[in-house]
Amino acid sequence: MPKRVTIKSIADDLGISHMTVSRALSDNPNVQKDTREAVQKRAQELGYVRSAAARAIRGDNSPIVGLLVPNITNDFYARFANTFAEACEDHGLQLIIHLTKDDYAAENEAMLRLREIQAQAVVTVPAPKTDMSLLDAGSGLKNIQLIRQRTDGDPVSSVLVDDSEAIIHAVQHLHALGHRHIAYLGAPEALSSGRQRLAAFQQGLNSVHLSAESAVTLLDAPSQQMGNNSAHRLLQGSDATAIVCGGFEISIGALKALIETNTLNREMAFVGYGDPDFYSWIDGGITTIQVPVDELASSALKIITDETDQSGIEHHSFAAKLVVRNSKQIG
Amino acid sequence: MPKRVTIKSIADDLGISHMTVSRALSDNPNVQKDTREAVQKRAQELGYVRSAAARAIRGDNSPIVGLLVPNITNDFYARFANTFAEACEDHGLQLIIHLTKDDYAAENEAMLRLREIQAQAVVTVPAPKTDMSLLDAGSGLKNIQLIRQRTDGDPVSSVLVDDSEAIIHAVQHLHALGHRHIAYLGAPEALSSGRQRLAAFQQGLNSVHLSAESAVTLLDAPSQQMGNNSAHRLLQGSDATAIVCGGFEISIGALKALIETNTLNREMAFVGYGDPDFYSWIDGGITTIQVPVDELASSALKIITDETDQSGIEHHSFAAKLVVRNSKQIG
DNA sequence: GTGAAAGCGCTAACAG
DNA sequence: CTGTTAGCGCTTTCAC
Repeated sequence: MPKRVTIKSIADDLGISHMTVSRALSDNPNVQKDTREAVQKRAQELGYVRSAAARAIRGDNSPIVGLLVPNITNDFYARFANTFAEACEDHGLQLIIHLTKDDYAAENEAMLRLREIQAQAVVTVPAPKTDMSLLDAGSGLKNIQLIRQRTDGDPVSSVLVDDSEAIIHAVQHLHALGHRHIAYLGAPEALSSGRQRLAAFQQGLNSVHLSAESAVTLLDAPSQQMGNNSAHRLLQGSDATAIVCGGFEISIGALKALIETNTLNREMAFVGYGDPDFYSWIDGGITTIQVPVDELASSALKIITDETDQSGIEHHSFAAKLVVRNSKQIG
Repeated sequence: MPKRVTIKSIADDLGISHMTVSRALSDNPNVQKDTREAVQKRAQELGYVRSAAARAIRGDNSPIVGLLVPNITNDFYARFANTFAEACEDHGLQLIIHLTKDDYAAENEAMLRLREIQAQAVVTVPAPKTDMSLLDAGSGLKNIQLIRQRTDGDPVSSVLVDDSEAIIHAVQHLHALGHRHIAYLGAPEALSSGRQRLAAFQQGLNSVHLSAESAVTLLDAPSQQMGNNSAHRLLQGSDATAIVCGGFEISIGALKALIETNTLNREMAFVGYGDPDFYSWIDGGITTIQVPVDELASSALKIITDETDQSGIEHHSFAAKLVVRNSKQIG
């Protein structure tokens, strides 16, 4: 194996001091023009690549940021990751993605690895069930929580989604179309987001004077399977004529059920959650609660690149919005 | 800012040598049990994190692998990235994702950054239009080309898809259903994959004794837009009754056009390319050319973790397969 | 202008 | 069992 090309090896090659090489390569003016150019040329030829490690060890912080998400097949995470990655490229940041599978141990492990390589910042979707988080203590690692917020441990910055208004609008929208028995599919109240969304749903019902009894709420660990099962159950034994979804996966699963049974917007009106491309071209367009992915991504990056010291903890929240599309059936 | 906790600072704190700390932390048996435990405890308390840079600088190679893809919203890339990332996690590898937007300059830049941090390997979807690639010269960086293959520069490993058979099958399938005027949407012949797929399509026509004149082939830079436009054109002025797609984006765009115009499997039979989840539950299921994403990902990782020296160049190819689903209309 | 020395955090190779 | 030394590649500081 051809040994590494270093400033020293270049210096030897050229019969000069490694310092001159260093200066030449960093365009330091204190080098004779000829020397500088000779060095740069030779470095190029030899395939020199400066060592990030050697620079990092001296404190020159490496431009690495981490992204910890459960997975990247979920449309929301994929979109976020994509936008965020683009933004990182633009700022010359290297993005390391770790998949946590919503597992706390995996999350911690990933966080540790990021600290080892002196990452500048990390954007995390914190795993739901969690006891503590000691990791962020006094490290240079700027921590930014995405979507979910873990309240234990040191306070950290957060970028959140506020979907309450959108959910309320969804209910009002369905009510306006004549629906009187509206179902809600969402996460259990144990999850903070689940609790909030359910509350918004109920607030929506209130706002149009529908009783809680008129509605059906199915709550369970959010997954496509859950959404699918729930939708099927509603189709079979309930008087619900419309569904509001309180989660990405749930929405996909429920939509799938309606499409497969050809009941979408026939027996069952539907308001999805999230906005995969194909929502807009299925059945004339699926009405949905749209999460502002791009804003979340650029907000997260802004926090990272913010010059305010690492001590500056910021909180940002972006409103989801109801996007009304085609074919919301009446009653 | 609290200065970094190092083995030396721990050593000072404990009044021992930094080597003892080093040994204790790496579970070296040559340390008194008491000492070891005391050190580990103190390190924990102080929030010690070992420096990857310091290790990297000594040659202990850092477990980082890169993935260079145009984007991550494309279903194929997203799936690949996800599977690949999972595999990386399993092997304790850190995955750095760079988005190249199919831009050669961006690709080179990303490659450079990976070399700077002494990444072990990189999986790349090479940008199409490209002159040269000098970067991989004698660096410890194992290079693996994904899907596309760039022939210039040093030879590198590759993980490719062979979709010829599947495309031929697609034509035969449509022919068996009675279609006599089949359209093909694909990339221009300038791209190697475009050329190959088109050839396969024509071979398919041959195999069922359809003349080249009976078919329509629309070739252009692959994009959703292109697929969409092409499909619309076919619907308006052609005698084609079926479409075969030769690309992911094209497939999405064309499918969108058919769904929006409600002509899918009515006026126009359809064979897509790639297999996003929703293909299987739209209109009873979209028949499609399925690319074995997971196999590609694990194959790529296998090459990386392969113990055969970095000199070992491997080439792997995986067959795409035609997945016949519902509702392929006859004539 | 150029070079020599020191040191970042860590571990292999020697002393003790 | 423990400590000392040296050196990885680089830049900052101080000579010449």
